[in-house]
Amino acid sequence: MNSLGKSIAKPVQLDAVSKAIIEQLQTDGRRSYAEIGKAVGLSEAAVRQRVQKLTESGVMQVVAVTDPMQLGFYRQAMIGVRVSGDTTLVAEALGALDAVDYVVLTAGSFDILAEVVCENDDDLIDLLNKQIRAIEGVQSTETFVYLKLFKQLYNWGTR
Amino acid sequence: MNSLGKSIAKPVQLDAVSKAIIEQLQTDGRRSYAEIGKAVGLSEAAVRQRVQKLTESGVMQVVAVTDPMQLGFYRQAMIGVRVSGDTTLVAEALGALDAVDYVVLTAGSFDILAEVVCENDDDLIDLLNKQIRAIEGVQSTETFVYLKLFKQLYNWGTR
DNA sequence: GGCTATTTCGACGGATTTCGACGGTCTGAT
DNA sequence: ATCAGACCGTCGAAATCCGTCGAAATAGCC
Repeated sequence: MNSLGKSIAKPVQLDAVSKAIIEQLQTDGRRSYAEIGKAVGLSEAAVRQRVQKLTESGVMQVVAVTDPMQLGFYRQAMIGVRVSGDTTLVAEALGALDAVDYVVLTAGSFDILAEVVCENDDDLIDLLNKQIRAIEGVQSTETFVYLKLFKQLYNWGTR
Repeated sequence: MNSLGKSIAKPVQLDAVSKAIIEQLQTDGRRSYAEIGKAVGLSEAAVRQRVQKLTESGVMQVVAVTDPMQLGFYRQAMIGVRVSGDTTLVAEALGALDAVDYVVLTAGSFDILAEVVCENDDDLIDLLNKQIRAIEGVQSTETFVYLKLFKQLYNWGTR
């Protein structure tokens, strides 16, 4: 019910069972309701009902995630951006770029952090010079090329 | 076949059909094989076979992702870390922390970038002072508190 | 070219899952 | 006490999943 990118923070409190359900789906998003029910001690229908509520409320979603490295995108980087003027406009312009998969406004020595995915170094250079630095209001950028990804979790909130 | 965290980059080339399948599952990870088959012009069994290969090879995985904000984690931040000595050891120590969901070695003015998820500012302060800065080899840190998340995609590689 | 091994696909059938509906229990408010 | 809502288990029909099969396409290899 909340529009994309704008989520009214509600203090949704999950009980242990819902957390267990989420954990099951974090292990395998295609696991059947019956199997989850066995694992968490609930009937199939009850699990189904809870999953539906969790997804409808935006607490959880089941999606496919892909590994950039295995798909020929050998160069990832985080771009720190300093902005003059409205940071929101720049963030929107960054978000409109295909190569950008993550944009966040921050407080600190950068106004925006953006993660980018490129096929190689040449693409990264073009992206920086011809697309990112061409955005109105971008004052300076700093690039942090990824050397090795150590940890990447999607299981916030169930620990 | 590849051990966790270590993936030999193979030039796996996806055809248009596999990309279409991935797109379907990125929209809804619980969509049925039959429905996907109808959308991409393949039989149910063929879709199932391809999905299995995609997941087994590590190209794709179907998982549940949760929204930290909706679960009471109101403070997220990116931590830039400067390290003296072996950056790998520090990265492993960071990855062992529960509040850390993302760790990457980088080239640039930071050696490591780590994303953290906290319930509030007090937790963030404790995390920084008592856990992160206590790690052997951590020379200095810089914190970029998240103000607003603009874009977050999981669909690398299908564009 | 000619041959074989492998891959990919559609079809089939039985086991399983999904889905909606129904009724029961519990809790809190009136 | 009574009602409403939340939550759960059971049930049956429809749909899906899953293993297996043979055919067609593809990729090597001599």
